[in-house]
Amino acid sequence: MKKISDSTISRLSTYYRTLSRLIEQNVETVSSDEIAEINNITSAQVRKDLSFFGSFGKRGLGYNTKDLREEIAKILGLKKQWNVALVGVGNIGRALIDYAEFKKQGFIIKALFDNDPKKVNTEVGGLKIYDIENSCNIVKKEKIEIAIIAVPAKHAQAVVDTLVQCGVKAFLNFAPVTIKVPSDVIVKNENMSIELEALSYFLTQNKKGD
Amino acid sequence: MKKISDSTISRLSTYYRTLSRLIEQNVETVSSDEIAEINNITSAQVRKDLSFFGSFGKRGLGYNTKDLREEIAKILGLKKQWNVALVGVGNIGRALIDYAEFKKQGFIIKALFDNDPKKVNTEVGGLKIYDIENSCNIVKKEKIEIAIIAVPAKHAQAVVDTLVQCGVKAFLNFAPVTIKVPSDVIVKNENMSIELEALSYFLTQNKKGD
DNA sequence: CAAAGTTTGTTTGACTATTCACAAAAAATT
DNA sequence: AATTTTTTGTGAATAGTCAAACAAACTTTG
Repeated sequence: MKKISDSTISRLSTYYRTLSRLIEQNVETVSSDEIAEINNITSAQVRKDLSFFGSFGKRGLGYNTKDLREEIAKILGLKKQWNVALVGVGNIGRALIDYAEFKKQGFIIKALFDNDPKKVNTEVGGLKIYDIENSCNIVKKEKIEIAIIAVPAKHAQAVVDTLVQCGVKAFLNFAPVTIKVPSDVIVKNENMSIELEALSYFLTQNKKGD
Repeated sequence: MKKISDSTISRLSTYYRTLSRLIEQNVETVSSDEIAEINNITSAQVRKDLSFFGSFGKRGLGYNTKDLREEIAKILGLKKQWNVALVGVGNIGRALIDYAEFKKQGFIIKALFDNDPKKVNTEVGGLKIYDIENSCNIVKKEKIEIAIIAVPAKHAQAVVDTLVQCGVKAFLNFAPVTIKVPSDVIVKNENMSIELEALSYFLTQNKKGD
């Protein structure tokens, strides 16, 4: 299959959310132009993104919101429930445990890991915290498919190495470091400082350009 | 000045972090090849990114870690302290208040806002929570330059509109919606579900391709 | 039901970003 | 001090992404 760009996939996610909102508002049909307008992009972009996966619209009319949402769910693999492990029960980790958006999209946190002996064997949000040392058993038992890394930068690579050994193939990394993984494993990064620094750059440039 | 791409800016952020780590380890010189290797990119990319802003290296030797870090700090506008407001003191918001990485990079949270009367006038992390209704006074008093939006999707646009009125020109948006702003205002999005969905897509594709 | 109006899907062209490749410059070696 | 090695900085080539534009297909209107 042709390689689809990351930007296309992340736009599909935004279309998915747009459609969810429209469906809530009982909107039944939507044009590429409206989807584009809502998301500050061009309608050609919307149609192009969708065209990689099929023809879901009707000329002269647009797209059926429910049908298109369903199609995108299929494309993104949101028709199933994903078992997720969270590593690092600190500030960020705890916030993510309660983050409703994840559950809504079918990402269920099934296991918590930490290396702090004070935290191990305690519970957060109804979930027991396990020692990262014995993660493989739990990963297998809970059929973990995705791991969220919310540990300090220093420990991130080691944690990922351990979980790759246990067979985890997908990581969402909140630690501000680049993680190395084998080519059949994927890492997506969520680095909040990078975005703040981009804002800093923008504000600095604008000041200069006065 | 020539428009520099977002990807270049975000890579500069990662170089900055790489250099910080090397400096901690008392490394004095580094080549574009080493920076590239650490971050899984090509050395040409590293040199190209830097070349937009000047020549910071020495042929045959590489870059002085401290000097280059300093230059990148200047480019990104990290030589000053940025006054930040956080809107929405929920799970995510509270985690961000304690997120050390922000403070380390000079982003200081100076004001908290919420619309929940139960939260208003209480304190979190030594900061008083204000009603978003009266934000303009506080924004002016605390010289807020950047706002972090951690409110539910439903309220995000209204909150941003209010703050744009108060003169805030830069937003880090955690709400899973596209925000509309005037052209002199910048929004960067931090959407954790989008990245998870990208992982879901990847895992789904790989299963199909068995 | 014919004509006018919409909107999709896709081809083509424009633009942007990345990588290649190499001369120039400096360091290290003999 | 001359030669070899290393590494930068950058112009040229390649690859990738996005936007414009339009025929084809469908809807709506008169």
